[in-house]
Amino acid sequence: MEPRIDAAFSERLPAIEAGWRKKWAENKAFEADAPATRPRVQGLGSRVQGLEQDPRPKTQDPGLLKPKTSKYFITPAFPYPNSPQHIGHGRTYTTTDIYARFMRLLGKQVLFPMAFHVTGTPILAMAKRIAAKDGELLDIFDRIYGIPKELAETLTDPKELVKYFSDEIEQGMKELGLSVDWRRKFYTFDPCFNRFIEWQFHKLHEAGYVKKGSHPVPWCTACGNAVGSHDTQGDKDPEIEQVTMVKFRFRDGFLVVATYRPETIYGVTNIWFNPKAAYVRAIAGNSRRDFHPQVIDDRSCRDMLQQEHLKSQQAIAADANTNRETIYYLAEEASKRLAKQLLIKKAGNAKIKENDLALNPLTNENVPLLPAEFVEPGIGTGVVMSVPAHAPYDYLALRDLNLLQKIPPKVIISTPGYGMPAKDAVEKLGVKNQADEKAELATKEVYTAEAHQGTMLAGKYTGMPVKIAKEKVAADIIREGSGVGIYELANAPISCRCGNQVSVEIVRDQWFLDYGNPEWKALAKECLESMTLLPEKTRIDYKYTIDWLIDKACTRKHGLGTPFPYDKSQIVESLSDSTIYMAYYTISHLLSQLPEGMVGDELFDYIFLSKQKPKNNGYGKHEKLIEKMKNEFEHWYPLDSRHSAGDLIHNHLTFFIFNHAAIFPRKHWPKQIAVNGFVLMEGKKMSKSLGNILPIRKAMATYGADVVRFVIVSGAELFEDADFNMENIEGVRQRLNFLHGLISDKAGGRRENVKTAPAGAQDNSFAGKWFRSRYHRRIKNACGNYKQLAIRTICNELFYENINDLKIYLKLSPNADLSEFFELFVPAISPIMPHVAEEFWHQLGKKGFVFVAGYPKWEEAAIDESLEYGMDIANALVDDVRNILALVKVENPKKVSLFVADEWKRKVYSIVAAAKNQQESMKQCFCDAELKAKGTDTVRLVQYYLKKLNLLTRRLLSAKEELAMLESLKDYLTTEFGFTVEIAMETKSQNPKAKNAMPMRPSIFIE
RNA sequence: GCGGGGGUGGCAGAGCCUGGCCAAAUGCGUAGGACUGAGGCUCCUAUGGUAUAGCACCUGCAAGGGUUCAAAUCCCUUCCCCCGCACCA
Repeated sequence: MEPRIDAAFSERLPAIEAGWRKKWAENKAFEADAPATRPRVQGLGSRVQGLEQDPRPKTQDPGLLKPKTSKYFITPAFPYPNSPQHIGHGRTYTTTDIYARFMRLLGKQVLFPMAFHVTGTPILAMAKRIAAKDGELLDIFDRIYGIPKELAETLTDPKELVKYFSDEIEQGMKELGLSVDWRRKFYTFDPCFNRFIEWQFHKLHEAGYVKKGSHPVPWCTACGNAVGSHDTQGDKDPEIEQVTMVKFRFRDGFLVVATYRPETIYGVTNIWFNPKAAYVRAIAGNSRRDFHPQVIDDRSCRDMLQQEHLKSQQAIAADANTNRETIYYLAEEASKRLAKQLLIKKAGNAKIKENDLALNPLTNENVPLLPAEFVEPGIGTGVVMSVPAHAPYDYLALRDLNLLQKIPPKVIISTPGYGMPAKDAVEKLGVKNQADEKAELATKEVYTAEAHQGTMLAGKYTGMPVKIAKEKVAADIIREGSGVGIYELANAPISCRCGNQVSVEIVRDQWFLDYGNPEWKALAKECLESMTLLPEKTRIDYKYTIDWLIDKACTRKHGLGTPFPYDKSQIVESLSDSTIYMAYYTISHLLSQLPEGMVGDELFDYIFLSKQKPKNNGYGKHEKLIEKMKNEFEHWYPLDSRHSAGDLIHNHLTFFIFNHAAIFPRKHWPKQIAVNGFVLMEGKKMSKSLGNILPIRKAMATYGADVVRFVIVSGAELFEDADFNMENIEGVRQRLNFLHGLISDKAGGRRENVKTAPAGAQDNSFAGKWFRSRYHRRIKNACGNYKQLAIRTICNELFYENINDLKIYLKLSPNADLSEFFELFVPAISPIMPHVAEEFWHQLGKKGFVFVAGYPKWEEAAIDESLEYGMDIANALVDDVRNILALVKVENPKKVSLFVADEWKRKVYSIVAAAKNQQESMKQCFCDAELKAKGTDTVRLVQYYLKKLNLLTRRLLSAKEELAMLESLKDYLTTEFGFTVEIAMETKSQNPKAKNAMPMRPSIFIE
């Protein structure tokens, strides 16, 4: 009686899927064009003619199924083709495809295009590594992706590389069943796309959002190159941080002191230098002039700096006019490292002597220079300010020199629990001298305490928490010219692959997108406000990012891509050339028909912004085509949904918002962004070093696309990480086999399960109605969940739970007619498992593709909660009976009697449920004559329910209703128990067990 | 440091917004049983503890405290873990 399992189905799946993909391709199923004429026409633009109306009567439709517009434009982030894709990449694309296919089911005309992003350096770098026959790389290709060495070695030309991998990825996407309109494919190094990016930057420039400046980069002086983490020994990511450099007036110039604690400058008593180090007098250009305003910026005090920004810019501009030279005194070693940042032109030896004086710019005090060997000439500037009250090392150094009397420490920060923090900590820990290891501990303790709890006792910001004052003092010092900000490597030392130490260099001809522009920010926020976000909880991340962004370097010296229009020696950086390309999709397949010379600003202005028609003499000749393009754009834009992995919120997706807001009118702003999490491999992050990368094509060839699709999206809710593991794979395959066994006429003559019964020939048994209620409800829920992309929920309910119910149902009714179930189930699951759905649909004898069959129409009337409630009661009874049978050895049980609780108990139930306390419950019960007459019985029941108030949230049935429900369950229960079931009111029975009956919990007697 | 997300049974992972049949879904694992030539399939049962003609009690959702008739769920404090912080796709 068990349903036959068709074990072969999951084995055959890859082949079956290929067949359906071929049919889709032959029918150009996913090619979508704008209707020829405006205004927009309703209906399917797809060329598929398969949509047939559901013959069943229209049922209630609470708005879920009604699309508001007829078109739907959806794009995922395009791939970067420098290696084949793995199952992790598949998640974003599958999610996008699910949404696209769901929208098709809702009757929308869907455009889902795809292109390749080749901008940037990694492809170039990879081609180089291949040319150099990098064994590690070739090994990864071979071992993980199965690309033979001989083939890989030929990919030394970047274009060849792009071609190879993009073909590979495209093939994989096709195999995944993505419903993409491939005619619109392009590459970001295509000349027409370059024109488009130029146009974009012209628009941004016109709006005043493009500017030139400088910015710090990790740098190797030996190589003369910027250094990324992959260029360092041990792949260390060089972190740059800003340090305040304070200028103490000294001789004919300044002694410069680098500090992380600018607020302590009020407590400086002296300055340390290393008597063994060489010092220089350096002549420098006016460094402030050349620094980009970002230099004075610090993310942790952004709000304040928003306002300071303009002032400082003016100050810098004013200063620039004077073009003074500055003289700095610092350690020779430091001067070399900072030469570029400080614009040092030349440097000569300088002798620094003990007790020389330097002027503190904030306190206007002269402080003496003192020797200390702990000062490292290579760190900072090789000169250190001494704050003995707050820095244990300074305190110890003074103590070691026996100068504490002569130079008393100045306490300028008040910290709870400390008097003079450095002294207290040193004494508490018993630190002997500078060389003592415990000095480090003391330092940490003091710094932490002061940073978190300290309050300023001196200077302009007296009374302010150190945390805030620190930033303000730093900003003041720089703005007033008493110091400069310099960049240092936070995690130094880092070695370049060449062996040289990495330092920081300021790149000066750098172009920026001014995401800090308040107007632009406001537009971006407005755009964000107008969008739906999936999941909605990501909104805070976008908001934060929009606030946080300042300048984005948008040019790069090397790499593939579009030459930057205002400096053709550079290219547009890769995140900046992929912000509005969705608009380009609308016309990408038509552009090649135009002469190249016509593709430019005029054309794009007309198509995208409805400015005047191009005057270019070619226009007349190509009018029709250009109008067609404009029509395409206006039909498809705005973008209805943008999909990506969640890690792009902080850059790409926010840039996407900014750029759309800057360039397009409000009616063309994007409407939605959806982001998903990653895919883990057997619980671990996929990585080349772990070697646990599963290429998606390999996975699909083994398990079939739909199994892979299902597993990578069902494992976790949208934004969470999903796990790809064998158990899930096997579970899905087995269930597909089970379903196929039921649906297939080749699986052992069980055709009767899906015989095409006339609508309405329903199983009216309790189990039949229950099952029907369950799946109708699930189809309905899934519709709402698809909209929210709650895919895990959909998979659980629609697939796993439906199948569980189906099994229960078949146990009770082995020859049931399942045709209605499958007619609803198959289209509903089709967005997730499109191939399987087509196959099942076909086997159900349906004509046309399931993907245009429309979202299945559930019947509200079929959804009946009381059936599910009844099932709960029934299951509780079954459990109880089993319990009893297990405990008591009734020999050959023949009959079970169920007694339904009397009406008075229900009265008590209602009273207690409403009153929720003893006094009130009792009062009300004794107002009732019947309950009063029951006396102690009533009291006992009230007490019972008061203890179990949580039970009273169940829906209360009347005795009559409960009796009727049990009657309807009788067949079901009989089948479950395997012996006779009798049902009676407790009042009608003499059985001593009868009076134990409680509402919704009949008492049981087995004999 | 700043920002975000988390800590649930042997494991994975729901539930938390909107407190109440929540000793906590589902899957896996484990144990026993059925079916079978056999099973890595499928099905049934058990899986915090105690008790037991059932529907009961105790302990429990990082730790501690609070609100409430009622807390995994709400509030406060503490501890711990993960991710991002850019010019890089």
